[in-house]
Amino acid sequence: MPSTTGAKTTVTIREVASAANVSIATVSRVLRGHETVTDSTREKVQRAVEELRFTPSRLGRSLAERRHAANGIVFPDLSGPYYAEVVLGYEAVASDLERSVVILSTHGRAAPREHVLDLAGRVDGMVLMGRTVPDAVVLEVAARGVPVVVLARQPISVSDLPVDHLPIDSVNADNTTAAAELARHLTAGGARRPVFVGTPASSPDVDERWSSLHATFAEAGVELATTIPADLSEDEGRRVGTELLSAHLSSWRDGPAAPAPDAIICANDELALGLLDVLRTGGVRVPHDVAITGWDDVMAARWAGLSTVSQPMRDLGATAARRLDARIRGDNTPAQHIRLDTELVVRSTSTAPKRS
Amino acid sequence: MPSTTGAKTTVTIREVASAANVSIATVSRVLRGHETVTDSTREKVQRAVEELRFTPSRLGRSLAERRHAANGIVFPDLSGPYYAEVVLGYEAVASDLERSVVILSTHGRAAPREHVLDLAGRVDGMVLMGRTVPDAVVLEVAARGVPVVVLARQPISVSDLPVDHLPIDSVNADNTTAAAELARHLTAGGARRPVFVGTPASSPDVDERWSSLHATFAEAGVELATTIPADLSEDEGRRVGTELLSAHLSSWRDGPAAPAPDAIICANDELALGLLDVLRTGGVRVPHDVAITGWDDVMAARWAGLSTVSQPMRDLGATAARRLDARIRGDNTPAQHIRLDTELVVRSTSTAPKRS
DNA sequence: CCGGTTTCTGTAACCGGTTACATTTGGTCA
DNA sequence: TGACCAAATGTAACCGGTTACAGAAACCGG
Repeated sequence: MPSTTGAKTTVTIREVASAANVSIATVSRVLRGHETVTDSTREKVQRAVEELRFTPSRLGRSLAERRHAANGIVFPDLSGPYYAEVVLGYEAVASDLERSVVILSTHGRAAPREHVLDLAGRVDGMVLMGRTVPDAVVLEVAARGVPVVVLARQPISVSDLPVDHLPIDSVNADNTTAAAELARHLTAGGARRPVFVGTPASSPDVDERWSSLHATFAEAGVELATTIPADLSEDEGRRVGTELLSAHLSSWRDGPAAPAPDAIICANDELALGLLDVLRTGGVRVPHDVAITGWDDVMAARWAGLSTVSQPMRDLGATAARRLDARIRGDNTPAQHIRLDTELVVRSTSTAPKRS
Repeated sequence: MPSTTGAKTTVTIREVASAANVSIATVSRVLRGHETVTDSTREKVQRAVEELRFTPSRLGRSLAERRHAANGIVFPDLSGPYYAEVVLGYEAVASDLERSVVILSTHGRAAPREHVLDLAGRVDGMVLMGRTVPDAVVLEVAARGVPVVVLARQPISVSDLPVDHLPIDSVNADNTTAAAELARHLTAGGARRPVFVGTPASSPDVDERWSSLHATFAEAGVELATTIPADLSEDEGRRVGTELLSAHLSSWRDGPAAPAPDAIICANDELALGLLDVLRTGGVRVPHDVAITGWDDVMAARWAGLSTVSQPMRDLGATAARRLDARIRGDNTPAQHIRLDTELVVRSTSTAPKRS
């Protein structure tokens, strides 16, 4: 019976081998369930493994097998439900496929090249989200032979790829369709002077939303003229709300003295919620005076009655994980660009047609 | 000038060595900035490294150095802000310390022993959250010589530790103080028939909250008699809400026909929010008829006006990461058990003293 | 110009596994 | 019983780095 005190020494396959009086090759075979091993030998080895509480070193194994059995993912943040859900969906699938997940958060900024490359050295493939990694680095990783899937950003354009390059898949939520739907919903509600809050350049998703809104409003003869830059946080929403309030309050309160926005489309929910709070507190009637919308459909949006767009967040992660797995297994077909459906969720911050 | 086409072959240190016409030892020295190397040699090597776009293999390096430069963390879930923030705080610190983070989510259930041990083989130390890992497995990991810090669960009791064992630190939010404060707040508001919603056995945190509430109510001569088991989700809140509604609606509506609860303390915010929604929709006046409280202070709680308790989530992760780093560096002092402060946040679901 | 240092570089033995190939063992059949 | 073949096991060469130690080169003063 083995002693219970924590042995400090790490046992290796050689010690097991000599304890069982066989060669290391045989131990390895037993461990992998490999080839044919005599029952009696197998038992000897298994007994030794148990007594020594042996667990093979992952490093040794990975080095020999030339695979990590791990996937990487780079994302900007984990606050807010969006990225958390994506990562969770990714982890769930990866875990089912017997792969560990190594994460790298860039905490808002772009990931340092060395960190991304270090990650690349620890995994069999990785997912890169949004603007966390510049195209040049994406290509560099792929050039090292590490499969890459990009998520929530535009695909790597084929012309950028060297000929003998690994295909780089992309997975995205369909911002375009939902944004168009949103624009039509708002014009139908009477919006003529919409405003966008958010920084299109900051994220590919935001960029797509803006473009599609702009185009769809234009079709209805409405111009999405103003874009107010803002980060994707509640505080930023408050800031913008305060500015709008001081600029347009009299107009909203006392009728159209000056042309005030009649719809404020925010790049995400946090932004919209902060803004909504400030405007309502300031006496603005939403949606009567102005409609407000967000994006993502976070839990708080339900409580605030915020109109928004819901995305299949977990599915985004899961789909990326599956695509990546295919590439790791050697799938060499042309790059796929997958779009997942989103859904417009109309609640009380945008319903009523206004100022008929 | 190097060709731009993605070379399929992995370059190794030996190839760099022969390209630079030196030995692999010298290449290694240059790479690590180690010992003394002549300037001219260093340059030769660096040129070769650049031309071959060489990056040392992390596996090879880790195997030789006998360190992974990675930390693990096991958590139940990532939906809801709680764990996400904890993980984020953990990642931020680990990243500053030049360590990657390998995650393992148990998706609500307990982690399979093999998964935890596999993780243990990939990292220099790991954090285990809540009930994700049974004590026996925690000890097994520690016995392998992998430093462990437990988070959001009671410490491993010293008597369970073999003598020559690594110390196991713990980091927790102070559930006890906040729960006591909450109980006093509610009794001051007039609560005499409080009910707890949640399953104490499901998580150490919930257990602590329940115990402290129970004890503090008792001091005021109030008995926390009823505990309604429920998972920590909004849906569960709805379910429980519906049950309570059908059991007590007439009492709440038409006066104290039968003894209905006058305070419902939920184990977390999601639960409380679901419950709150159902009760309010059902015509129950909160807090007039009944007070409702949650725990965690998620964003939606602000919008719902939910009274709750806020925790230093990011700090929990960060603190655990620092403690773990100390252990990895060889700190061998007795186990520390760190408690971080929490704060009672009183909003509109519990303010008014009721039924004077 | 030589022996003794000092400084740089190379050789080779690790780290802990996997696996191709060689070798041994044991069984079958003539 | 011996020849032959298949099955079981062992040997050793990897995987890609680090580093102790030894050897070579350069420098120094006498």
